[in-house]
Amino acid sequence: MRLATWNVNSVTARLPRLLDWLDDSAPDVLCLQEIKVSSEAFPHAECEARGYELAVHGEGRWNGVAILSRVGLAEVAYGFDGQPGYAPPSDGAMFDTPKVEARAVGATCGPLRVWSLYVPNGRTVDDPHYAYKLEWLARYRDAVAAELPAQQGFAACGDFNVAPTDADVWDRSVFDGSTHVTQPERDAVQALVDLGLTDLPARALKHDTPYTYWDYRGGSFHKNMGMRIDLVLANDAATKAVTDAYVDRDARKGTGPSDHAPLVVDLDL
DNA sequence: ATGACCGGTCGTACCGGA
Repeated sequence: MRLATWNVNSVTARLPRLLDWLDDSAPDVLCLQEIKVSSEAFPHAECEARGYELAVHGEGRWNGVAILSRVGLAEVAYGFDGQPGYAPPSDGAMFDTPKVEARAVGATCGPLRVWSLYVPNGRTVDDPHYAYKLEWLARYRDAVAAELPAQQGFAACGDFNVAPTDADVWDRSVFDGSTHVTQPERDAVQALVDLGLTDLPARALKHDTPYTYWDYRGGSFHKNMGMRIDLVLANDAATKAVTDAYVDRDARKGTGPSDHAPLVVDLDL
């Protein structure tokens, strides 16, 4: 089974490249993030024509996640139990009514319980979005703790917006005072790992740095100024079945790429 | 090639992205 996760930064803008990538890479299960369309506006027909069943959790202009599977799709969960919402501060009030955003979708795909996750960015450490990010990760950890014992294979996939170690950014000093590298964020990911999950190591197709994201600006990709923030966290059953894992840098090249590359994991389940 | 962002929106300027 080929499992992959890819933040496509708008499924609409990325559609030709997404379809080419499906044809070329032939994932059995693909987790998408930042689809940036409503569930209705997702390109269902084009994906179904390639043999995929879809679990789409979109909300419109921001966020949005999906799972495409050609090995079965059951027990779809749109969001997780206890998933916190977010509302930006407004005049005269700390928060409006929080809105639960389309950042998590789960499905059982054949032998594997799969989650496609788009963890909140956090923006800056003094922004309410940062507290939201930490709360979101803590509540997701609780949701995983509740369902994990009942699963055979399990994989939490997606854009975690956290670089787990200093080696996961091209220059740690650039990130002083920034989100994505703070200890609370790393602790929140570690708390997931501590449930018995493995942050699957990937080989890159070039360089020794399996980064998954490069900023569009400043020629970051060509300078390999990247970050490893897209992860697959797998339980022991899935981890033991891994035969290969790589970052498909080719998908970041050329005209009109996402700023993220897919992380691909082959499993013999 | 020695320089380099992109997507969405009804504010075609600005926010969000990381």
